[in-house]
Amino acid sequence: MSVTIRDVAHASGVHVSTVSRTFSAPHLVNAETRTRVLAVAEELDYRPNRAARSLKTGRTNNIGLIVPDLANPFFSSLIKAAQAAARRQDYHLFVADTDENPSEEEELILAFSKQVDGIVLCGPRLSNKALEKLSESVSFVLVNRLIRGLTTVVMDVAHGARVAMEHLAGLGHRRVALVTGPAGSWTSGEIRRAVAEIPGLDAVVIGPNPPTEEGGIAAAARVAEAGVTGVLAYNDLLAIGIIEGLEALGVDVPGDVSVIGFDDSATGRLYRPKLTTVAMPAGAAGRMAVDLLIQSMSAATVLETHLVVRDSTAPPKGTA
Amino acid sequence: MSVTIRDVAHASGVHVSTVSRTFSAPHLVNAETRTRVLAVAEELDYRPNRAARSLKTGRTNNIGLIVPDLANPFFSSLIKAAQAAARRQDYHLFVADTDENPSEEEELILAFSKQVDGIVLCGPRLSNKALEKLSESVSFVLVNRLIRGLTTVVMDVAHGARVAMEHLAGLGHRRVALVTGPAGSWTSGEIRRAVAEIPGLDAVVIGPNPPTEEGGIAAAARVAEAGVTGVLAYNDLLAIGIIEGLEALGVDVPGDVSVIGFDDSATGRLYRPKLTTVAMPAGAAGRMAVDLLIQSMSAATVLETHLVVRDSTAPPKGTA
DNA sequence: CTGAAGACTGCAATCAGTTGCAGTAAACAA
DNA sequence: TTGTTTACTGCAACTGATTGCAGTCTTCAG
Repeated sequence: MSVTIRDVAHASGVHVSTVSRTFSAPHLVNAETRTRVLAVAEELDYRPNRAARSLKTGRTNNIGLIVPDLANPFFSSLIKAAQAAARRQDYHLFVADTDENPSEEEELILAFSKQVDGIVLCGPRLSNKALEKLSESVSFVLVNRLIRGLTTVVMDVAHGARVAMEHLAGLGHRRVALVTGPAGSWTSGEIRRAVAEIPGLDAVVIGPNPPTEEGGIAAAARVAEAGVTGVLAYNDLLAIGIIEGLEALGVDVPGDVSVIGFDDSATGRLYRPKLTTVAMPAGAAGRMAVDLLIQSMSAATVLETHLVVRDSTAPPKGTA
Repeated sequence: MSVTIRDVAHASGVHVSTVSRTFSAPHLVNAETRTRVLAVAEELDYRPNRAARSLKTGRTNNIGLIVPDLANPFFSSLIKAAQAAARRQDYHLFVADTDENPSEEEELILAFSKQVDGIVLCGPRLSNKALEKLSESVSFVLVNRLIRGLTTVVMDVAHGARVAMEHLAGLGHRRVALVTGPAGSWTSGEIRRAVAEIPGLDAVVIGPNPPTEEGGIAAAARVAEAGVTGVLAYNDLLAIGIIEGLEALGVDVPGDVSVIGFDDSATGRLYRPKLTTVAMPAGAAGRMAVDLLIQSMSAATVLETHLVVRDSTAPPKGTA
């Protein structure tokens, strides 16, 4: 039905191996022959069958990308950049989300493993041990999770958290809440650790929470009860949910309580009050992860974060 | 290196064809043999090589999904649902975005075509002719584009546009702007056509526009000049951009001008003022498209839309 | 007791490319 | 003139699974 290498070989009077070589190792075939074969291939509209190729070579030119939540705008930007990077190098990108579920994550890795050259794992929730085990059968790049010996791209969230806290302290806040993300999240742990080390700031930890708007709304009551004037949330969605929930309780943001998010997503940038947030280089991370995978380099890359101050933070009341 | 059907066959004392059948046609093999083979396969951690399978069968169990913009939240929900639907049936999903570029769209279709069993094309910008041509070599499901003879899932945007306009009319608005989307967009055309048929409402068309926040900001000036009290925008992002732009010009929403979007995205739902918008069933569309593709049914499916009234619309000034 | 049907199972060709090896011809060196 | 190198090109085995066909063994009817 579809045109194969054999059809092209026949139509151009050469052996199949020559046709194969004009595509996969052009320098090995005579220039004249090559142009003839290419012309015939073009005319017959020949396209190599990737299944056959990868059967023989063991390489697929496919990459898998697994994220906790496809609908989270942070991951959308990451995916967009990753896809563009993959495409530039003639790779195709599978995507899947785990719904924050570690066992689904493992399932997906196993399902992908025979069909890709590598997997970009974003914010994996599996244990170190499980990941190390799995990395024996398929190559990984981890995004926002640091494990010795595995290739990683991480964002410096600890730095971001410190700067965010300094911003709050600078405004005069003394007692703040840290609203953490999902239990298995490495970044959430990093932020928590970084905040714990900051002197002179009284930080209460509220979490774990699902990293969604709903999670934020649910956490708002506990924030209100905690007697804090500032909040650092695990991500923008959670921050927005907290603001929604707080305002429903009659607490004004930033009048009564200041709120800072993480991500610098479009949703947060457009929200009112415009969200003060720690910018995370999602696109750069997606691009780098794919490039590292394709070059099959192993490296630990750290990407910088920075604070974007907008309208959801202000001095605490009575500081006038 | 990796364990094949042959290893399993050898270890369980049967021929490879029997192992093959225990996986792809279990009813053809003796129950006892089957359990033994499955046990051995499990123990050796055997996983079928999809490349080999698809080489022989011609089916890949992969689906391609092409959207204009991966970062647009409307498509994020669609992708999430599509991925879940695919996964339920042991299919994997490739994604790619065209950046609103028709020629890139064609490139992607061609690149995918040898590697998938079908492609879900969301809001394609290619011409009918080009799409019909391409549909000869790979099967499609079109989302939000109606072409005779091709399988489609469309949302009833015309109905949504009418209801939105009635809402504005009901509030007392008489002169409104229709801010359209990209030039090649079928839905944008549908909305425009539907609005043109509404009697007693003076509608000026502003467009085409890139369907992004930036596009909306850019269009805001023309909206302000048009002397309208109401706006219907092609999507939520555009609507939000318009509001941003309008407010920068000192025009209050909804005080001076009411704005309605399309999509009911999270971004719009969370925005302040909370966006009045036409809800589009993105998830349902993604799910249906994938299901239609896998069942390889051809059908034209219409999904309902409805208006969600929030805070970005109000009576025009002077109606008190 | 024979024949036929049914239930498995094995054999081997096949899918569409890739690649190590060998063969050929021309170019070049001695 | 002969030997050697270089540049292609062809041959055929190989990748891992699928599947039509044929063979074996029971089982059961007549």
